[in-house]
Amino acid sequence: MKPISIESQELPFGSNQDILLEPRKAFSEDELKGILKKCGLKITVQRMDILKTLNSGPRYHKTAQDILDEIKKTGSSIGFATIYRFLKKLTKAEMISEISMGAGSSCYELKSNKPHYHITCVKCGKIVEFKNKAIEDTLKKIISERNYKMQNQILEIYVICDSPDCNQ
Amino acid sequence: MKPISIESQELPFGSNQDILLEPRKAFSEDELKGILKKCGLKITVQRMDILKTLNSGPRYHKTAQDILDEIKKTGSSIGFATIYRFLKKLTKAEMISEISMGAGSSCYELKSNKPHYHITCVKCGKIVEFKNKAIEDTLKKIISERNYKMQNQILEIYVICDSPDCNQ
DNA sequence: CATTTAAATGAGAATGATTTTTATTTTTAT
DNA sequence: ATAAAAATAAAAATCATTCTCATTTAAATG
Repeated sequence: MKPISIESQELPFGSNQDILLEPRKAFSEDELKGILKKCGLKITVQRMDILKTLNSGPRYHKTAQDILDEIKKTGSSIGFATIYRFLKKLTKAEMISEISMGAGSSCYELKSNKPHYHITCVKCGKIVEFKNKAIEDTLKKIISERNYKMQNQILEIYVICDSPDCNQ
Repeated sequence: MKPISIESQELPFGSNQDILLEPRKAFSEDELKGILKKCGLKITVQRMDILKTLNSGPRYHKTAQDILDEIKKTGSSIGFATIYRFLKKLTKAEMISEISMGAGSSCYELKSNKPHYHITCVKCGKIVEFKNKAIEDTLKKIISERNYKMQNQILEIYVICDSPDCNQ
């Protein structure tokens, strides 16, 4: 089952404790170059292609294969080695986050400035992103109390969404 | 880096909001057989070996390789196919949970009756389990408000623990 | 602008985890 | 005990990811 990421604002959300994320604002070409500069990496066609792919919707969670397919579709060519190598560097530099689901391929997502969480339907694969200040604060507190240094937080809620178009 | 699960009570924990899990009480042989019955699966030597392995500490998060090694060490023999096949059935039946970290192997953990969360050190691989009622309630609320059906919740906090024995 | 050099790329081989296949064995119901 | 269905083991196959190495490119320097 392939993950499908849906836009936040497509669905109403009830609580005032948890808010859905704003639709993403895409980074400009210069901002993407800035990411490379900040990581001390050379600006290459392939890296820009990868960043542009990660920077474009409607799905923002992409596998290495997704990235390769999208780039090939534009007529450019690129190899897996380049994609994986670069994704690894971006992950190490904390510019993207890696979400690994079971035995399948990992998904990668360009980090927005704020942490957020995912609700994934195990039946149809839809992913809804949300943000919750209370949880965020609780986690921060738990970690700082122990003098740990937070590196990443992954909160995945798996549900059956049973929406009209939820099947397979 | 190999994940190392440590016992909850080995470390002090500050907050009264979040509590470390009690040391696990192991299931009896009959209870393990009950798991197989409930899943409609035949009772075999190999499956009991796998369940016993998942049921024994001090680490409770084990890869397929861990399970194979532990079983071989007792003198019994078993193959990977059997382990993976059975782990898959157990996962589908929601008797165990699968935790996948990046490109490496997934870890499997016999489900206790209550949900809990993990703090993993990205440097040394130590895993601390904890439980937090506030987060749990918040998640329940978020899900029920949308009329979703909760299937599983995974909360992984990745940290650098910098304990004296934290290295590599 | 031309040159140099370190870094990046691509193709394919290698690795590692997981799944499938198939012939054989075991469990469990009769 | 026996038959039918299910489970197993070993090896092959598959899939994701990483590595190797020969070639190309970006960008720093003259």
